[in-house]
Amino acid sequence: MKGLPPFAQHFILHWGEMGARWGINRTVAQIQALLFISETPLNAEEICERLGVARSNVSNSLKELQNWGIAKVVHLPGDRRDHFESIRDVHELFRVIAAERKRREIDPTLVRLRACAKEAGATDDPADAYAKEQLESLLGFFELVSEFYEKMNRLPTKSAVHAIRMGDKIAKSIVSLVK
Amino acid sequence: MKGLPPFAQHFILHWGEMGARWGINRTVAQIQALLFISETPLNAEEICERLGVARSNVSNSLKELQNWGIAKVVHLPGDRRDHFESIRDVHELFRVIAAERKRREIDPTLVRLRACAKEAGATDDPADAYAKEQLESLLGFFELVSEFYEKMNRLPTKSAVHAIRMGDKIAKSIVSLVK
DNA sequence: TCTTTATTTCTGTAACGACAGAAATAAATG
DNA sequence: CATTTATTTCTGTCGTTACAGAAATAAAGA
Repeated sequence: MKGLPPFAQHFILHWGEMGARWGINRTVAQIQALLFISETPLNAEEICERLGVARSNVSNSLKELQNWGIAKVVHLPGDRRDHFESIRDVHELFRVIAAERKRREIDPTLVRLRACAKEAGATDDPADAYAKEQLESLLGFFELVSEFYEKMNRLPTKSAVHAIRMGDKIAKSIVSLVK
Repeated sequence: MKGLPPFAQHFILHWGEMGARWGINRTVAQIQALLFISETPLNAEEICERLGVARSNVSNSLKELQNWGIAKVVHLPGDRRDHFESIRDVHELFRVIAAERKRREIDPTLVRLRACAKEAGATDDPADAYAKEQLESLLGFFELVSEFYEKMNRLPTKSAVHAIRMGDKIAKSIVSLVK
């Protein structure tokens, strides 16, 4: 890792580690971290030498980041090489990540659970009643999560942050309403 | 997969798949799914034959589920074998999962980001100003997420569900307040 | 204490993903 | 159109993880 201040190195390394736990390739996460804290867009070669990874690896990882919608190509005047930059706003970044994770993880599960619940509805063997019931509550939960996501996503960032900050007070008032 | 109705098989297989995307071992996820829809606790042998996996695999996976706090051992009268059951309530289940994921993924990142931000604070090279600033907003975001988690977690399930259901209306009123 | 039964740990194998380096392709400039 | 430069795709290697089967350990009952 050349030409990076220590704190940046530590950050990038940790981000790579955490990415791995999130099911995201270490190099992909490192590049994202690097671009995120980089004021100017970087070209592939620069990314290579700063992180000390192979050119091909960078190429594939950048493509992955673009698939996620996290990084994009920009061109600098008088330079024919592709340059890359990350989404710069933190909230926007996690909005995109959340959307993508929902699309990849929640949505397919919702589809499958609905199909399974339908299948389960057809059988009336009392031995399966419990399984059926559990499946349905699971489906209900995923519907709720999905609904929650949609609502939060429609909010402008500022309001969402406020909603979170005031969350406990709001929730408490709901508790008393429900009672 | 023996002795399971088709819908249960489909559910278990899908859950295993999704587990893999979440960084959870496929067998672990399958066992969890099986236990979740099983009315009675199952012993290791039963899990083996229903899922068609090796005994040792089941043993390790069950230990993993216990580490997560998702499954526990129970003993049936007149049977010395260990039997296992999953948390049965969906909301409780995801509360536990959320807590564990926070502990493994958010908390360490928070610690690291704080350390990096402190490190960054020490340097006053203007070349690093942008990186420093980005790091700080990232930290701010993780603080916010953590705070949100704490608040939601303190709510009883019923209130949390209500809060989500009414989320958009609440949010809209906040928006007008903020204006 | 010996035997049976339950459970865990160990060991080897197979499958998969990450990644470097090479080769191939595509784009740009003279 | 040839040459340089940028980028992607291909190929092989290395390391990791999942997992089955075997061996070892532990617990219970005869």
